[in-house]
Amino acid sequence: MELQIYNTLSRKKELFEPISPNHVGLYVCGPTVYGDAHLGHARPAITFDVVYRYLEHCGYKVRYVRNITDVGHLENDADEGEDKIAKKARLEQLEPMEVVQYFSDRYHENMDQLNVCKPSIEPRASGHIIEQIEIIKKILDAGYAYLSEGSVYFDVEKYNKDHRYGVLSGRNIEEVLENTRQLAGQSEKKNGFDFALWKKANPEHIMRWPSPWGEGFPGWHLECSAMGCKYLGEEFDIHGGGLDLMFPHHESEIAQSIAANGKSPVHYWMHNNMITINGQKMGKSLGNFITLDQFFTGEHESLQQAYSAMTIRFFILQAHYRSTVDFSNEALLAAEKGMKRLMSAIETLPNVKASDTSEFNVAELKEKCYAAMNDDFNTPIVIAHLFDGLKAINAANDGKLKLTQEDLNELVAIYNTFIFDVLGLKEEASGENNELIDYLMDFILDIRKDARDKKDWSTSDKIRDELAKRNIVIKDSKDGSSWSLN
RNA sequence: GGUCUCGUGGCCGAGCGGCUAGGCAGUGGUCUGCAAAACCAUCUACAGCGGUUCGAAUCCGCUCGAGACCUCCA
Repeated sequence: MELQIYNTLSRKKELFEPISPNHVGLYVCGPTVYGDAHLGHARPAITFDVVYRYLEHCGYKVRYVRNITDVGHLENDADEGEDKIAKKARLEQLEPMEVVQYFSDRYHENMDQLNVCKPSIEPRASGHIIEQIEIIKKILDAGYAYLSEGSVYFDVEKYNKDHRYGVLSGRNIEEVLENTRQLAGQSEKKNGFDFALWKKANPEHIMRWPSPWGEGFPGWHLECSAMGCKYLGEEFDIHGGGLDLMFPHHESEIAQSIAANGKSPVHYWMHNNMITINGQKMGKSLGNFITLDQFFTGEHESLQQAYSAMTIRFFILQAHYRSTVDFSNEALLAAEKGMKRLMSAIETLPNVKASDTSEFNVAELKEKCYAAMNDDFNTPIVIAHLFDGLKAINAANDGKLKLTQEDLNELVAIYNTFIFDVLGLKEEASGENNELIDYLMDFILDIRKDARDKKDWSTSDKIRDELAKRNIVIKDSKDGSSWSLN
C-alpha cells in the first residue's frame, strides 16, 4: 500500500507522488520568535517531524525547510500594527536581533526536548530580504501589485480576475470584497483585502532595509514564498503548517507564487489542527496558553503536575493531526501512563523465551502499522496496534503464548522502528544519573533484602516508606527489588 | 453575518455503510508478608428527530450544541 496524504487543496486524501522520484521537498512554517513556545507550537513541530521521519524511513531523501520569522510579522492588522519582534525589543530594551536570538535558542531547546529533528535548512526571513525584493519586482512586473505611499501591496482584486484568490481556503473573495470595502475607508490600500509585500518604514522603525521603493521591510506572507522557492524550487512537494495559517497566510503564498512565477508552488498542502483548552483554541491572543517549559516544570495554575516532553509528544500523537485535541490534566495523565506501558515492550522483549512455533501474527502487525502510517499518517492507529502487540508480548513473557525467535526478532525491529524512528519517542532518564546515588541505593536495597530474608517486615517497610517520601519508589518482584525516581 | 469543521462509553480519542479500535480511570482476579508495581479479565458508546438502505456512529435532511477562519496566532 502506498502513502496517502490529505491535501487541503482538494479536501481529500491523495496518493503521494513526489515531483522527482525518491526526493521530497518539505516546507513548514516555523515560529515567530518573540515569546516562548507553547503547547500549540508543539503540534505542528511534532506532526511534521513525524511526516519527515516517516518519509525518510520510507527511503525518501527529504529536504526539510522550517523557517524562523524574525521580521515582518505585524500585530493587530496585518499591515498596520507594530512588528512583533520590534515591540518585544522595545519593551525589553533590546536590539531586535537579541530578541530573535534569545527566543530562537529557547525554541531549539524545546524542540530538542521534544525530540524533534532539526530541519535540513532553517532560514530566517531577515536573511532573505534580497530574494523577497526580487519576488516583489516580478509581481509588480506582472501587474499584480501596486505602489502606495512607499509601500507595495498585492492587488487581490486584480489577481482574482485572472486566477482565483481562495483556492486553498475555499473562500469566495467577491463576497468578502464587498464586506471589506465598507471597512477600508481611508487606507492607503486600494482594497481592504490587499496585503503588504513591502512596507515603508516609519522613522522610528528599527528593522529596515533599502529597496527600490525606499527603506522598509518585507510583508509576512512573502518570506515563506521566498525561502520555499529558494531552497525547494518554484514547485515543491509538501507545505505544512497550522490550520490557522491557511488563511490568509498560505492563501497569499499561493497567490504570490502564481503572480511571480505563474506556477502554483505546492502539490500537497497539509494543515495540523489546533490544541484547545477548555474547548477553546490555545493561542497567544487569547492568553490561554501554557508554555512548554511550564509543562516540563509543572509551574502553571492549570497543571496538576509536571509532564515530560515525551508525555507531551505521546499525547499529541495519540490524536490524528487533523483533529483538535483538548488539553486536560486527565488526558495528559492517561498519556503518561499509557506511554510508559507501551515503552515497557522494548524492555520486555529481550527477556521473552522463544518457542518453536508462533501463535501471533507478527507480519500482520507490521503490515497494519505501515497501513496506518500510509493512511495520512494515522499515528493513533499505529499506537493502538502497538498496544495490541504489547498484549502478545506480555502473554509470551508469561509463557502463555508462543513466539519463535524469528518473530521475536521481528517484533524488536517493529517496536524500534515505530516507537523510536517513526513516532520519535525516546527513553527518558528515570532520574539523576549519579554514581553515588546508584551505589547508595544498591546498598540500601541490599540491607532491605537482608531484612526481608529474615522476615523483618518493620525494617523493610520503614525503608520503603521513608524513601517514598522523597519520591523514590521501590518495586518488589520475584527476581528482587528495584527502584525508580518518580 | 459569511465560509467551514465537529458533536462517540466516567475521561481522552480512532473508525466514516455490515466484521461493533486503543489508552486512562473503575471493577474483578493473579502475584505478594503487606503494599505498590506488573500482568490478566471486564465495562459496549456513537447529540436529538426523521429519511435512504437488507443493514448507519458512518450517507441525506432538519433541530440543538461546540469550535475554527473571515484581524495577529501553530
